[in-house]
Amino acid sequence: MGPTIKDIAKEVGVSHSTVSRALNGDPRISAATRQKVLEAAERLGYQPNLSGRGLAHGKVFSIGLVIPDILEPFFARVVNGVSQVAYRAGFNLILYLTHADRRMEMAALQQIGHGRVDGMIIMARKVGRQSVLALRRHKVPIVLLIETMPEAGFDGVRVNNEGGAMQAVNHLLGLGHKRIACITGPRHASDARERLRGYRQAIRAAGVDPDAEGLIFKGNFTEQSGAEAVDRMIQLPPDRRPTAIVAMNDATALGAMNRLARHGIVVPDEMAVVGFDDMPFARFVHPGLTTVRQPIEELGKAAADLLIARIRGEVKEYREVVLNTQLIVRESCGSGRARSHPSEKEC
Amino acid sequence: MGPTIKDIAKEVGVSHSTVSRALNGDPRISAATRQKVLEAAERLGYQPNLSGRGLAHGKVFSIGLVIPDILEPFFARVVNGVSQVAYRAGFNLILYLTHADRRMEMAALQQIGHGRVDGMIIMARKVGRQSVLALRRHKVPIVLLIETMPEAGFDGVRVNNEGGAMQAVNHLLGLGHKRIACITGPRHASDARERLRGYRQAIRAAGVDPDAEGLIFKGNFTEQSGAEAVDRMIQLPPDRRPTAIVAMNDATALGAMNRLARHGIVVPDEMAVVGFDDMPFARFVHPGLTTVRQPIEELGKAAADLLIARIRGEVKEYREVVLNTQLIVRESCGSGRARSHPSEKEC
DNA sequence: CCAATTTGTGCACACGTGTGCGTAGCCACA
DNA sequence: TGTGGCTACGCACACGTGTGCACAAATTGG
Repeated sequence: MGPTIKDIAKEVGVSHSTVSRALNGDPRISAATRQKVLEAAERLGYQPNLSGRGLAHGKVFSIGLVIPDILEPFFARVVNGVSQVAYRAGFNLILYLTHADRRMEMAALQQIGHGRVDGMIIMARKVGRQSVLALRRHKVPIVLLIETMPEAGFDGVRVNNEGGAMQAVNHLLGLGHKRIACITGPRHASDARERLRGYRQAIRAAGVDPDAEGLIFKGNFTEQSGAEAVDRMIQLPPDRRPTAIVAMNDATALGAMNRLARHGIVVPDEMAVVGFDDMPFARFVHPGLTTVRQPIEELGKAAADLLIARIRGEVKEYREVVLNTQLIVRESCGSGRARSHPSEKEC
Repeated sequence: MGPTIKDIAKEVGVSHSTVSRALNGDPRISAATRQKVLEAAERLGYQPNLSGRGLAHGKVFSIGLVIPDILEPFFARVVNGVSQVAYRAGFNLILYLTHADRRMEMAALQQIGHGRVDGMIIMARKVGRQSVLALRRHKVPIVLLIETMPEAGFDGVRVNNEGGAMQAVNHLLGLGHKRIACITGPRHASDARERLRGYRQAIRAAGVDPDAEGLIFKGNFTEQSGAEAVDRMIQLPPDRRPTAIVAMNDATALGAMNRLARHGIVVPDEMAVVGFDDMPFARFVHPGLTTVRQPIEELGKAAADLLIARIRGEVKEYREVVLNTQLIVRESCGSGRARSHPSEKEC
């Protein structure tokens, strides 16, 4: 190992306590002594040992991040956001990839108890009840991302899915659409449920009952399910057929658009389509997909901010952060405005 | 914090030394005592504190990984490989994202001196001379990935780029091509240089002098450069025009294929194309791109294996690991074999 | 039955850092 | 000269774990 404060102490001719205080800016140390200590530290190339520090005041200056898969761009962007905030605050980022494997997940959560991290950001799809209780035992701060558990009193950061769906519907209403269909996500996904709720709320506010009008089509976040929903739509008589589709994610929207093209239905002229997520491919498909962007990096940043504030004791009470989405207008709704590629409007 | 070995000691009625030895399998502890200790540890939910452990025997059981950008799929896959090996060996993975920023890079490397990691895997494009020397001071093991520095005595893991390019050329030679062009990468990238060397070697072995025949076209790893190289090719008289292209990465190959299509030149019938990297899009373009796959996850795994072996002292001498590529045959060379989508041949 | 050996455990210190409290040295003022 | 207050620093212990050595107890051998 490198030089320690004891080496500096020997060098300068003071005790190690004095060195510690000098380095930490204790005002009781005289300017002359501090100067000598700092010089010696510089000369010896001193760097504080973090095991020692960690032991001394019960912190290790690192935070953990649990995600299922780093190859998924969504998670990669979360990592990006978290890391930026963490580094700036002087925290290391310890990454746990669970591959959605229950055992890996448990092992990662175990680390909390080892005092290896000062706090944890967790983005596991299903955190079982018993795991949660086990986590509560340790006093380590935890922030849940996306799938929050406010009822258990965990800090959380999530997206305003409801509002996002409303943005999509309101955009279509503003373009004159009335018969706006929805292709749902899987029932077990809480974000899918929230988006559906937002869709219902916005369209009811416009005086349309989507259930009575048969505007809700089942899907499960896959391209396949988007295509199948379109198949069902075109079997309807023209007067009952929707003029616009709100898909609950971009994959579903893509499947729908491809199937529409195969049926010879032109987007956006004969059918408007809105997605959700703003996946990278959304800007490259033709026509460009209007979609609801999730502030992914900001999710990571917000989670890290919250966690670090909690670690520092700046946050005492339970807190949940909800971030708003952003409607990215491209060509798939035929806004009537310029349809040229570079002009992406943000609402 | 959680319970410590002292708590267990009190519970069982022995000293903390005995507890430590019992938990670590010291044969001098009687079976009866060990049993009682293990039971108490279980009951109290004891988990060893790693700051204490780290302090006691100078290890912290975590490795660092320095990469420029996690959004880049290439790096994400490396992380995936490293993490698997690390977890299995009981090491935590600390991630440092530099965003190719010199200051971030330095800061990450500094961490080595803080005793925060037992070793480091570094995948920074340019590790400056002075940084390298600074790193040598600490005794912390280091493995360089992709851009190795054998001349400085650093352990390294890299790809056999030369062999990969030879695989590509030999595949085309086997299909009867003689006039095989090459679109190069940037001169400053060592992998691009190695691939070019492999191309030259393989094609010379077939009795063709690529420089004299004007088969080498400058590029810089971008789609744009691939397209421009094609523009130059088609200006050549038919008898001097290549019948096949080896692009030094997939982006270049994609640019070339798109430009060929625009000129009405059919791939693979009129021009065969091979890429390098096997990016995700390679299997989705039409026709599917035959390309040289880099074993990316294996790179990460190999680096982690090497680093951990070094940390454990199992490796004393300098070591460099070179992994071979794999030719993925799809349709862009018109192999004459089945061109159906699902049958991807591996050589 | 005593000495020698083995077995099992505890003491005390180490690792590097931080900190409450005590104290030596200095100055001011009565 | 004595008292009080202030400055600048050291002592000693804490944090959790690991380990060399000493030592008591149990076992073996003579």
